[in-house]
Amino acid sequence: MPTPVTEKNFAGRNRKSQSEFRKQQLIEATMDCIDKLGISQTTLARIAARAGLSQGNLLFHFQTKEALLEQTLRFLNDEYKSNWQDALAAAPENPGLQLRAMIKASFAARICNRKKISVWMAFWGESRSRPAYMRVCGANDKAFSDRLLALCEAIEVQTDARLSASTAALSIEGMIDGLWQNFLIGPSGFKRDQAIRAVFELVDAIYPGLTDE
Amino acid sequence: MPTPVTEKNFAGRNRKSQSEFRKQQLIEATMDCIDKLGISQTTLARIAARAGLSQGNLLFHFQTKEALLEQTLRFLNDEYKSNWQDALAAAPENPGLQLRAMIKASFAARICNRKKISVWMAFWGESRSRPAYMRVCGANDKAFSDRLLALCEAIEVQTDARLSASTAALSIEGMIDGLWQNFLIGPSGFKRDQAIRAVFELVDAIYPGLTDE
DNA sequence: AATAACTGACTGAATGGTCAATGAAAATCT
DNA sequence: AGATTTTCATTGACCATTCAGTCAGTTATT
Repeated sequence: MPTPVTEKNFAGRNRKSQSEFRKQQLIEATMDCIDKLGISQTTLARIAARAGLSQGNLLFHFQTKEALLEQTLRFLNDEYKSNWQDALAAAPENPGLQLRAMIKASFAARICNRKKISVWMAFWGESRSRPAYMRVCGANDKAFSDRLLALCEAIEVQTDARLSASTAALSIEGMIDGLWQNFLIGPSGFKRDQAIRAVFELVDAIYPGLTDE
Repeated sequence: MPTPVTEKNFAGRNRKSQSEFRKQQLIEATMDCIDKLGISQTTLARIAARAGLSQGNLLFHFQTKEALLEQTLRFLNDEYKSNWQDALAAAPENPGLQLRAMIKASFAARICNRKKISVWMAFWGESRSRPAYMRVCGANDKAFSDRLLALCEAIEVQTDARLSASTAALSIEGMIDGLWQNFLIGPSGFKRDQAIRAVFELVDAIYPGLTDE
């Protein structure tokens, strides 16, 4: 369903914010296409059609197709990053609670839904052969992993742990990713709160005394 | 590096096995292309060039590009499936040892290496928009999960568990997948035996009495 | 008046797929 | 066993379509 370009969209907008609006609109259309057609079938013509704009206009806002795809990935990335970082900033200064905050944030509806995961995985699938993608994806993923590991290490010195921090972090992150994939299959899979509870269960098993503090 | 087509390749081959040889050769070339270029840049011309055959010949053995990609995925799938199923069949009738056998098999060099994982992820990335891929990938993945879950349930009744069988299975499988992704990054990441040991650590934490039996 | 936003027609290259022609192996027939 | 016909494997030229990107010209904003 193409977003109709009505005059309303531009009410009270100057040219700068109008340009931003268009870019966002095109990024949204790109995600729709990737979700429904896959990256290999996502063409400029189709993206433009879905956005309700001409292909020429698309290339006015993004100089090349690659640039558009890269910006789309960057948008996804920023959204993902700010999501867990904000959650972490809002959590109290307690590693156990912060760990839980990160896990909970991972399943926020804004980032953890079928469409977004679908697009995310499409980029991952292409990242090996596109260094630019790899850099964006990889850096983000690493920041998340590092933070998770740091929290596990902090928890380890406070309470007794049944797993080394590195293994704990790997298993928690792996379980999150696995559950994410589950959302791809459809509504028959996990629900968000179910998923969170399941990962919490793992955390409790690794750090038995954590909840009682 | 295209596989040169020398007469030697066909020494002692009849037409049927020659055809099989060609198909395998083309599937191999397809995986090379997907690994190095990504699915979206993988074209018939490039696959044929890498195999050292004409594009016409490629389409003689596989009627369409889609058919070739599907067969490539099917090959990967069969290899993966037989790998863990054979390992399971060779293991003794003990759920704990069988679980370990499955984990160990997951990291076998034949299936767990940078190229194969790269191709595998490329297909996953496209699977949402291609029901045919999804069916192949999904069915395989489900068989593996189901078996893992069944083993966890069997272990649960034998020894005490710190996690429900379903959560245990999810965390183990997730950790395996997460470590797989690690191999994509390159030689700086995990080594195979390191990865196996890490997952075993998780198993020991979930089922503390398992090793002593 | 100047500049930004936008359109639609256009282009050259690339892509998936077809086809007639050719050489080689297999089956069939003397 | 040798000759002949049929089938298979293979090529390279060819085709229609699609693709990303260009451009001259139009409309709206500043």
